[in-house]
Amino acid sequence: MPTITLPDGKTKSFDKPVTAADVAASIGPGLAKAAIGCKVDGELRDLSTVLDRDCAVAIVTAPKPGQTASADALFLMRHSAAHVMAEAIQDVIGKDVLLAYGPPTDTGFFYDMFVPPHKKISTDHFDAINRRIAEILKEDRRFTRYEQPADAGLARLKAEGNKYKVDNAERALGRPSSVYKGPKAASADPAAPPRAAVLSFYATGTPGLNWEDLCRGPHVPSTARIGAARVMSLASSYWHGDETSDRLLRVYGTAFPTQNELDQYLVQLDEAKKRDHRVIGRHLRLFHIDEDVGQGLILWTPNGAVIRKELQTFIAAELKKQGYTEVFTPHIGRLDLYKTSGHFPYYKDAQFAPIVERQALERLCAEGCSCAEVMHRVEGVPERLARGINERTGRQTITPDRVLPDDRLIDGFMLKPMNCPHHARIFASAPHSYRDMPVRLAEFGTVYRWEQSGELSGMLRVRSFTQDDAHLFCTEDQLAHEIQGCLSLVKLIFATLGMAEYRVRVGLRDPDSGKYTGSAESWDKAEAACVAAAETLGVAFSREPGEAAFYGPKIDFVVKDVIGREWQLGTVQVDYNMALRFDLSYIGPDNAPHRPVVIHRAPFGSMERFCGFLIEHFGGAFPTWLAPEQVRVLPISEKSLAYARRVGQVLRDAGARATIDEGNDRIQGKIKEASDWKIPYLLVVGPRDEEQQAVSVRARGTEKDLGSMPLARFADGLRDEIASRRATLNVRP
RNA sequence: GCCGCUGUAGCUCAGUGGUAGAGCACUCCCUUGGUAAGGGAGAGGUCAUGGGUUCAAGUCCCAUCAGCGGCUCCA
Repeated sequence: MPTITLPDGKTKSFDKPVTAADVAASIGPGLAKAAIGCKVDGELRDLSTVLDRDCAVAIVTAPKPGQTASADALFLMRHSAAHVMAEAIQDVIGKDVLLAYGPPTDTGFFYDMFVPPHKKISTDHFDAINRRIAEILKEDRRFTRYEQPADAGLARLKAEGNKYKVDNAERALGRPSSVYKGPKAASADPAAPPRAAVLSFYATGTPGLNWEDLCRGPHVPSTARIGAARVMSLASSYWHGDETSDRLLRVYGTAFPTQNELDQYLVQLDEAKKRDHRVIGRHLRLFHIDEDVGQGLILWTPNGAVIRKELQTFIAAELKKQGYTEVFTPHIGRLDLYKTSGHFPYYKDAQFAPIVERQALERLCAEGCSCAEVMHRVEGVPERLARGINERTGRQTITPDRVLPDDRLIDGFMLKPMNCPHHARIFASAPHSYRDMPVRLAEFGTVYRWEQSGELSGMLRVRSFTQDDAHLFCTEDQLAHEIQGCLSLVKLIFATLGMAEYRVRVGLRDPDSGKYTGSAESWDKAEAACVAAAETLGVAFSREPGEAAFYGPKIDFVVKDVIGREWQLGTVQVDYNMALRFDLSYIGPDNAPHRPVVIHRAPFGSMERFCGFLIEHFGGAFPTWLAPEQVRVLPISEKSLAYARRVGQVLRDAGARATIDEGNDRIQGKIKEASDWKIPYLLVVGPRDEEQQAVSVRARGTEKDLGSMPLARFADGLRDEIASRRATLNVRP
């Protein structure tokens, strides 16, 4: 006699067990028709789920035309589409393709599979696979769930000879894997999700007759309810993500409620491709990566340098208003510095190798020192440092085998992976009173990190980048206010650049872990300050327990660009560790030393990454204040060249970046050429304009010319638009 | 770092083991023009690098380097 509670709070009672489909039908035929699944007490389930006791039920529906699908509906469709794609692949390639694991993702789904060595899946098969997928959808076969007892089910899977499915089943049952013995086997086990007592299978149609797969579900009722699906791309992956284990082929696909939405998604992908900052960056000559200079090293060419410089000028003016002071520091520092800060040797794999002094190396060579010994002496930590840190924190922060007598260590330098050690030493270089706190040190500091070669990507993942960095040394009482200041900076940047949509992630400590530096009270205060600051932004924010750094909570900004992609950009982090490690202090009103709290913040993140993002966000069509070339003068013919030059000079005098097309193309050709460069304003000048001391204006993005206006008025308008950093082109006749 | 794919003119790309190609860009000439490509000529190459197979390699094989996609990673 189940009583069902619906999302609106109403209840329905039934005199016998019913399926979720029955519940939907009892509410109305429209709902029954649209239903593709359900949520029982918050858990996503099949529509055919039998409800035999009291529970809360929400029906998951396919979206109505024009509506966007709910996350739950997409999950069901894509999870189901993964089965359909797998069936299609086995039909096209062969049944000896062994399926491993096929979950939905944010944008679709994938299925990892083992392809026997003599077979191959390539993009050449995509047409055939997509045709087969379409057929299966059209056949509208029911997803039929049935269960088998654990041992019978396992025996069956073993008989089928697919160890990957056996592994999945054993995991579902909470049993140790009999087939996967790699290093990731143990870690697949934490906090244990609820264990199943039986194994469930889904047939796409009739069990025994049609294709089936071990799967915990849930699925849409039948294949036609998926709407539209297709295979997208191929990639490789590893079983359990373990590179020493079997290599699998990951086949990506996606599914949408309608073909139209799928097509739109493909258009969006295409649009994203056109915005690729690597393509636009080359086309507009914004930056260059040179094989001879090195992987992951950005050369800012003149056009890109303009954008970067404008951004820096913009932010520098704000920093001045907020009371920051600017500092400059070198690109390297002594190894000891990074042993103090903790960056070395613990993160040595993510850094360029140390720069060891030639004399030290020669001396060791003369002694016949082995390579291993040299490395040990470079990486080791001096006794005094190990002692000092332990005294302060009361905790073992350096593994004992790193600790060596001072005279055995080799000195050297490291390319800096972060700016904070240098800034900490600047803070420590002078005494501080509570009266001059906070101390805000800002630097566009270039740092170097050894990213794995496969990770490098244009300007977005590089080995050398310049942070718009600053460290705010403040008292605990000042922390909340300083965080607010950082956020207002980020807000200003986003507003100026027209990034209207963003959200905030507040990384908090994991309450169950003791790995954090700093007292519980300090953390409580800092976390509260971060949350309070995030709240004042008036945008969506999420608390993310466990996402804090070990040294303090943080606020990350996630921005949506104009085509809806999310980018993690700026960050604000509270740090209790640095002042400890560097033994920083200020003198309080009680005439005793106190530890400052440090805030690291980089509103852009890095200049490289931010510019890469901006290129894609604007598709290369920068607002006037950022555009490398703001206005180009196009003389109708050589007869107007002298006037064009005068126009150019007037504009440059007004502070604009103006050029003149002195080529002998016709005006049509000059316009075409200039539009390729996405220049905000084009000024056509001919005898008619010269006579009036005027210019004929064309703004980027408008089909036709806007008419003519006096040169002086255009120059004023342009100057104003640049100075106000307007996001749109507004100078009009 | 791992797996797969790719590497030919500044850019985008053709190229069947037998003489290195096109379009755009560039230079020059003609054209002197009113809003998204006028016409012509010229110049431009270590076919990523290094080996190998072959009478002969841009093409086939191996290695290295780099790029792309993904995996793993991202203090």
